[in-house]
Amino acid sequence: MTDRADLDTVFAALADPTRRAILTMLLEDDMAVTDVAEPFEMSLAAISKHLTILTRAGLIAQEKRGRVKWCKLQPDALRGASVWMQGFGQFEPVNLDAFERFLASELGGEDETRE
Amino acid sequence: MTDRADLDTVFAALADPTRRAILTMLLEDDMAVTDVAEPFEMSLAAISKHLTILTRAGLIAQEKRGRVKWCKLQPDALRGASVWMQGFGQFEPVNLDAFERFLASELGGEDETRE
DNA sequence: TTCTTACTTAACCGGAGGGTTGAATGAGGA
DNA sequence: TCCTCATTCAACCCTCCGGTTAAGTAAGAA
Repeated sequence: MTDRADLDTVFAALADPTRRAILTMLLEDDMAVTDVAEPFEMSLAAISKHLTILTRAGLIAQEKRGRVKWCKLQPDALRGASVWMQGFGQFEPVNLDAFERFLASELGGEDETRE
Repeated sequence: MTDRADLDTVFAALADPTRRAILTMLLEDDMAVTDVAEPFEMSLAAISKHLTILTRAGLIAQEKRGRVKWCKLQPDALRGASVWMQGFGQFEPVNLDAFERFLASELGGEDETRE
């Protein structure tokens, strides 16, 4: 499932504010590399490296269509890390079951876009 | 509450397997620095550095009693990071206001909201 | 006081991380 | 074909990270 190396790479990927911002942007929609880079004050090459790190962590997937490479979120990759964190159950974590039910009600009730 | 720098330091702290192992050990009980170091094949100074990093991330607290410094878990520090991650459990655009309310209800009450 | 225990600090090392610029690749468009 | 756009690669820079050893500090024991 989720071994140590996975957790290393996922947590390391999340430890950078630029990469977290990229993930947040991708929550809205899939994006091309150039569009991902646009709001940042940094070179395209730097963004490309960040995207490579996110891809290696499994947090996003990149698919090339034509000459454009599309980036899309792979939120399942967060699950292993999340579960690890919830293992510190001495606090009351965000309850995954409740979260699932929340999502189900949200997705089922008002925005049935999930196929 | 949880700003970017916090998430940086928390995720970075979690990205090292030694530090995650230390946190796991501290789940069982509070420990002195020397005892934390005992199972690891590395110098006490290295462990001391790891503990400093965990402390700065807020993940543990260190209290000196006599000449012994006790380390104890501060699992609340994981909450901010956990909440951030839960935001990515969703594939499809979900009502963000409802998501906020969900988080508020989950985190707000001491009692579990899951029935 | 002196010795020992429990840590931390300092100096150092190799390697990885985040950034740069500039060249290279690869796919359309004219 | 030639040009442009989208993206990566390569080389380099500097800083931080994870480890080392050795010296320093602080507190209890003798």
